[in-house]
Amino acid sequence: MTQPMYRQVAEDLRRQIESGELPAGRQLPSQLNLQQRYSASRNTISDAIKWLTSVGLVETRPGQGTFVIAKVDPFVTILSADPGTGFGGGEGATYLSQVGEQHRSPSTGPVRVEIQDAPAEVAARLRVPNGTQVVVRHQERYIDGTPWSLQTSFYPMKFVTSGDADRLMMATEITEGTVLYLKKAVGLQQVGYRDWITARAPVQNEMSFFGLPHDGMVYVIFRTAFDQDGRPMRLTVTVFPIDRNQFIVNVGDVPEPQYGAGADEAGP
Amino acid sequence: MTQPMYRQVAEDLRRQIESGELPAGRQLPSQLNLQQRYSASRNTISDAIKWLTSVGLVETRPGQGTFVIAKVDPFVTILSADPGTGFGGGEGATYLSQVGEQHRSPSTGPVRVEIQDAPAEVAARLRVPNGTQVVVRHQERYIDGTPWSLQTSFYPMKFVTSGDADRLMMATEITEGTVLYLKKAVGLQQVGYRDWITARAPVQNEMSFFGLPHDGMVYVIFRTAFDQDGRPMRLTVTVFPIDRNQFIVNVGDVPEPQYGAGADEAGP
DNA sequence: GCAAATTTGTTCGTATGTATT
DNA sequence: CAATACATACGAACAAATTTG
Repeated sequence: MTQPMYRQVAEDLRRQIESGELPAGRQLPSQLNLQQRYSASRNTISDAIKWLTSVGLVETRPGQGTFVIAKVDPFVTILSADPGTGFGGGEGATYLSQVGEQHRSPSTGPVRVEIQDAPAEVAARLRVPNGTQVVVRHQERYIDGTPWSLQTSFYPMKFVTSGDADRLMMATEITEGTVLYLKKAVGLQQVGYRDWITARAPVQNEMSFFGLPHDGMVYVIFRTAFDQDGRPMRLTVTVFPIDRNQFIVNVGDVPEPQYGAGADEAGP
Repeated sequence: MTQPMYRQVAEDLRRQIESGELPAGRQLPSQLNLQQRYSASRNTISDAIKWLTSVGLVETRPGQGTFVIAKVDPFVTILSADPGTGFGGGEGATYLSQVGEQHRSPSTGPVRVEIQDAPAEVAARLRVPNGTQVVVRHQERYIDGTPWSLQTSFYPMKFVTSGDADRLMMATEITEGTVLYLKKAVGLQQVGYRDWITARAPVQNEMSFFGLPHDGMVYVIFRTAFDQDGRPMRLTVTVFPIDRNQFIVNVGDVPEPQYGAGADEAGP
């Protein structure tokens, strides 16, 4: 069960990284150097480094070298919320206050608004007929300047056409949050939501926005919000890079988390 | 911005897979065959296939060939629960009934019990001093015969030494669930829990148990359960392969999901 | 059970291209 | 522009796993 040479080299480098011999951010010796040190061809060294890249331990920059990855401090989003308010983690106003609690500085890109025929998956989750028109609101979100999430919300078009929720279609932020706005504008109250947590490989635009390698992964969270009649009133799809995000769900009576201090709040 | 050859080959194969020309389960032409078809060296073909493997589209079996991956029907775990009962998704009895609802057939491996000094991370989450002894209960879980999750629960040792919860230390299943058992045995009531959702690369034993490739990923969910005094009474760490698991969190008033039928229950 | 054929995995040498300093 | 460092590509050879005859 002798390992191939490239794996042996990779495991040796891995050991050095995990033991701290090669600290985060440190540049690895060049491939030419490693070639001599391990008495292997440069191709084999390159394979070893490819393997380390695929497990997320190092990052190579053409023309510069290979560097040990510095793990970013993960950002934690609370998905559950006080059912009374109907607000949830990662939404509008809540997003900003949560980020503030963790001593991070949030910012958002401009809102992009489109009118579309609902794709099959969106229509199914909103429980509207296939091809129904929906208002789509996109937004990019950053924390401490780092791209953090891509959010897309879908609202049935009838809120705009048959009601007074005109601001849904304007490409400006709704600072009080769309949950509150829809309640005031058309009397729709969000009484609950379901989050569906999945993960997959990123698509092209996600890779470039988040700066992910082709073998990175993203969480995709589908939040279906329900109104007082138990009907879906909104679908929000948020994409988070897996390497810098974690989630919390509180159920029942749970003591208050204390960010950065509480004993059970330490990241894994 | 012309792509390298191995990527062009990979993209062409990807197109064939995504268009259905190469359906799930179908064997790709052999590397020798593709080498001629694309007029490239076998090394380059091999690189293209490595890339497709890393994005999870194909799987190669040495000596046999390369096959288009058949996506498994994901299993969905509900993390939130009725706060009144204190039960949550994926726990003991609840796990079995949830799986039943999805027309899947669950099974579990034998329980393994150990007494350990709590590792730093466990001690922090249980809010006990470092090195405190804990009872550790491991279990492997399957659905339809496929390895589905690895669960490890940590209980403070004092439940056994100062109370009457002897069955915690026996390597047999506690069929009514440990939540109920602890309530009856030592009067500890679980009033809530916090789930901390993270993801990472699998370690060796996870890779072999789940049959994951080296660049696969797993969810790791840390569930800290709290008693009536707001103190942690249990930490359960569950590892799920990302490719066959999804999670749901319900908050507030949410209509009942109807597995396999409801419109908003369609997987992404 | 064994041998041959098929298929993927690993490794080397070598050459050339591209990005960065 | 030159030097350095990684990326891609080819050809060749042998190894390992599996199926087939």
